[in-house]
Amino acid sequence: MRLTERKIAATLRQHGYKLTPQRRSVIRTIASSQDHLTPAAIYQKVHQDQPSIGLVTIYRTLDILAKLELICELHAGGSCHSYTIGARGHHHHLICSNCGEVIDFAGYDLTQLEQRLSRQTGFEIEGHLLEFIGLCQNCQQEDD
Amino acid sequence: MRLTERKIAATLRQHGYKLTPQRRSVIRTIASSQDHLTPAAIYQKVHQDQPSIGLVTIYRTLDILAKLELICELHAGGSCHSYTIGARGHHHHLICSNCGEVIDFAGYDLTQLEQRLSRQTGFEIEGHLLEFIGLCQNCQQEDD
DNA sequence: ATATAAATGATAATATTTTTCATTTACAAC
DNA sequence: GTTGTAAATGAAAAATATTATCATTTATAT
Ligand SMILES: [Mn+2]
Ligand SMILES: [Mn+2]
Ligand SMILES: [Zn+2]
Ligand SMILES: [Zn+2]
Repeated sequence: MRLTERKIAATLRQHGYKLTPQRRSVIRTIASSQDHLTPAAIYQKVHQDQPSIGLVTIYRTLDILAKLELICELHAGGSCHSYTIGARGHHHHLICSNCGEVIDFAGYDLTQLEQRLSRQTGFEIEGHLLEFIGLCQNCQQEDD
Repeated sequence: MRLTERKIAATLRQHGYKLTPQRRSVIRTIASSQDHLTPAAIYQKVHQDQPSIGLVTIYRTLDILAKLELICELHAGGSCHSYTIGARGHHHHLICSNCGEVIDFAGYDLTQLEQRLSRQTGFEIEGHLLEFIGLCQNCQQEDD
């Protein structure tokens, strides 16, 4: 269930953040949108409500909200520019958060889930993104 | 199985792209790395081999390689700046590639797969990213 | 060897994100 | 309500990242 404006405001304050009109407006904008929004898009919308707001404040607010997990960051097919070598056939990736090592793995099938989602939502599903993040063995040892 | 330099070169030519020393070097760099690399990182490495190469050529080559699916683009925890409202509990996202609508869904458990991967690779898994991309009902109709 | 379209690199333009710092403001304490 | 204070804001600049333009070079087919 999606978080409400109220809940988000409360959590912010619980963590010692001040509840400014700018932050309220950013929260309201995101909470009332069905889409995912970039900082620039949020700025545009918030600007109507708070004409004097600066784009920096958007960035700063988003950082806080994301850190507290009050908003979700999406990849959404957008282009991250980090690449690894391709492989034959469909596969997914396991990535070390410390050294960046990438392991390909295959044999995990998401078509059942895809069908369930398609049935439940009416979406025509085009693809998916599945990545795991963790620490490789080397990097675990270094942590000692 | 990871694609080889040879295979990639062949595919490029099959698609009518010329096989320049610059492109060879970019391919070799990516193919011989265990990590995922940004354009800047690739540039640094390739530059040692091809001191006169420009960063633009890296970008252009990556675009081609990605389009032909000879390399994989990773999100890798990197920060895409597109956000949607948070939700209670762990969940994943289904996103319309046309209008950006985001649907949350829960109840799909990846811990079994996580455990399998952990056992097989020795990784200590910290998290994952699962997103589906598709067309929502509205956007399907507009396509007619 | 030659012709030619494709690719490259220098440069500039654009877009995105972060830093810095003086001013303003939310909020707690009185 | 007033006041004090640390936190937040916005303007501006700086730093990064990406894309566009165009004259020159080059891979490849002939
Ligand atoms: Mn891969
Ligand atoms: Mn969500
Ligand atoms: Zn590692
Ligand atoms: Zn849609």
